Amino acid sequence: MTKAPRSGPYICGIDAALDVVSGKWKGLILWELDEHGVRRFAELRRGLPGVSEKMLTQHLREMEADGLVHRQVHAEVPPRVEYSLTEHGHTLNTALAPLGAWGVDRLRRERSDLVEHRDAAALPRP
Amino acid sequence: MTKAPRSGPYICGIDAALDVVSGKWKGLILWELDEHGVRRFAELRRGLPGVSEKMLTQHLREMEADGLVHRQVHAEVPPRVEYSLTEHGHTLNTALAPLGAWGVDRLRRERSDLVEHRDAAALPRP
DNA sequence: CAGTATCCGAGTTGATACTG
DNA sequence: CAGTATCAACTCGGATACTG
Repeated sequence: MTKAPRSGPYICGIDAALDVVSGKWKGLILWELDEHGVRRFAELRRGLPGVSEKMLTQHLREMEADGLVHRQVHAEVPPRVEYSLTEHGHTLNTALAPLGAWGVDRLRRERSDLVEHRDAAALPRP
Repeated sequence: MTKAPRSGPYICGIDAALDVVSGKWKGLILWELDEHGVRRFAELRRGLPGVSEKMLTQHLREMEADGLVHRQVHAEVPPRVEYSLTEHGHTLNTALAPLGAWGVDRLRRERSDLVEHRDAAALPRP
């Protein structure tokens, strides 16, 4: 088994939306796929420094089940699997944009991680 | 102890933002405080059907530490404690609005919980 | 009223090894 | 390459009981 099907009913939309993006790497996966359009398993892995194969697979499966991600398997040797966002995944990403901006502000306020304070420059990745 | 201080650094804003709203009731707490302005402990409890005192306290403490919630203690008998959103909490809520709308759409698509299908009417709580 | 303190089971994440 | 399988930590959330 992979995911807890959520115990009770959703009380509001925020609730229902947070449920599908809660997971250590889901926000990043969404961002990565939105940025590049199509990504192979190994490419995603490289884009998410520190993720384990297990977690990446698990998150991708859940997001596929939630209708956010499309999984295209090419019957070749060596195997090739491509992941991309579905329409819903894309609209979710759009809805996530303001939150991303807020997060960047939060990071700026705390100037902790991400920027090592050497330069007020580049804060990539919305 | 209450919360894992997060292992690694944040990679993007989405990441940093999701970290502060991930928790079973945080989205609802934000919504409740934004809606009513100021709420006492027991009022919040009533507004979040099913929450335990422990989780409510824990989430409120974390959100206070994250600078989202202000906690005002009145030195009275019986004790009175009032919670409200800080400026950051309010902007976060605003940034969360599109996500809430997406969530409502998701619920409509699946017509699962929330609406029992008897009527296409009321879908309260953004 | 507004919490704290404990205990516990379930769920989530991580590390490692193996496969078609 | 793109995964599975397994085991072990670690967290999260819930239940219960008690306090200033």
